[in-house]
Amino acid sequence: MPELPEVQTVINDLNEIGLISTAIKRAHVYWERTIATPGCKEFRKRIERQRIMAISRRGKYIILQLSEDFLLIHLRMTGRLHIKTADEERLPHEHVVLDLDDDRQLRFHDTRKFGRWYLVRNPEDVLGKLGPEPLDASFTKTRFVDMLAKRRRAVKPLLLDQSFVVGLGNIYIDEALWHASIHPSRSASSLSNSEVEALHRAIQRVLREGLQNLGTTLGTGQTNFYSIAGRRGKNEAHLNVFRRTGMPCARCADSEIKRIVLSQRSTHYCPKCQI
DNA sequence: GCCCTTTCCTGGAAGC
DNA sequence: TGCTTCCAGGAAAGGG
Repeated sequence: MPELPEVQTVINDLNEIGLISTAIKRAHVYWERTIATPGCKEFRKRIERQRIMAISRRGKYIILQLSEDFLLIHLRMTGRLHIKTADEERLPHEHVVLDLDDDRQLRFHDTRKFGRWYLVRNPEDVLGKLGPEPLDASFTKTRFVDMLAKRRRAVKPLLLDQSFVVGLGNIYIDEALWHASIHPSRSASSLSNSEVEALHRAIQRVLREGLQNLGTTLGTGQTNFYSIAGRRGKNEAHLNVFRRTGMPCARCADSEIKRIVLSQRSTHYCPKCQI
């Protein structure tokens, strides 16, 4: 489940392997719904011969700045990017393949087919409604206090909402709320200033830790996060609540981690320390 | 405008 | 062992 640290890890890897200034010779689309916009035919035609100028991130979107357009890639649940040579056999679930002019291929592997690609002139068409970046200098404690004070919604589903703040998903929200000792179903506006400040600190802490550890890969198999060249993230050892139902809380040790469902999302917390 | 529910998908775990 | 059922998850769309 790629969240901010996983997406940034993919981008760092893409930048390292020297994709900048390579041109796209041809696009092959094997699952048309992956291409959200424009239509498949136009996508293939328009992307041909465009050069990759820069690779960056906004929220959980990977942004490839091309010579004419922007290619935005959202990995959603199970999307992965791979660099391969043209003679390597195409695997099941490789839904989009870009032939590059250096004889490599950028392949999009997505078991659950939720991932989406957008080829647009103006990236704001897709990114316009996104909330602030949680690791930006402009995301201050004061601003976060203001943002939460106006919202009555439970804090966990609110943090999942990418128009409120970007980059957070199920794993890092559960972890941040545990660090801040806040119950996930607390109404956002009920949090005191000191609780909001603790949450702000916790969000930045878990994201930075995730980045340092090159993301979180849970277990093995088709549906887990792997970066370029199939590299696993190492952040699992740093998780305190996520998918640790029934295990003792690492802070109080008196209580077992509980699992509840909030907004149809598994939510893990310590019933003793998170109030 | 805000909030909640439904929908998209399939591997893998759980149940029988 | 082998079959069937159900759950996991991010974000968009639709409804109250």
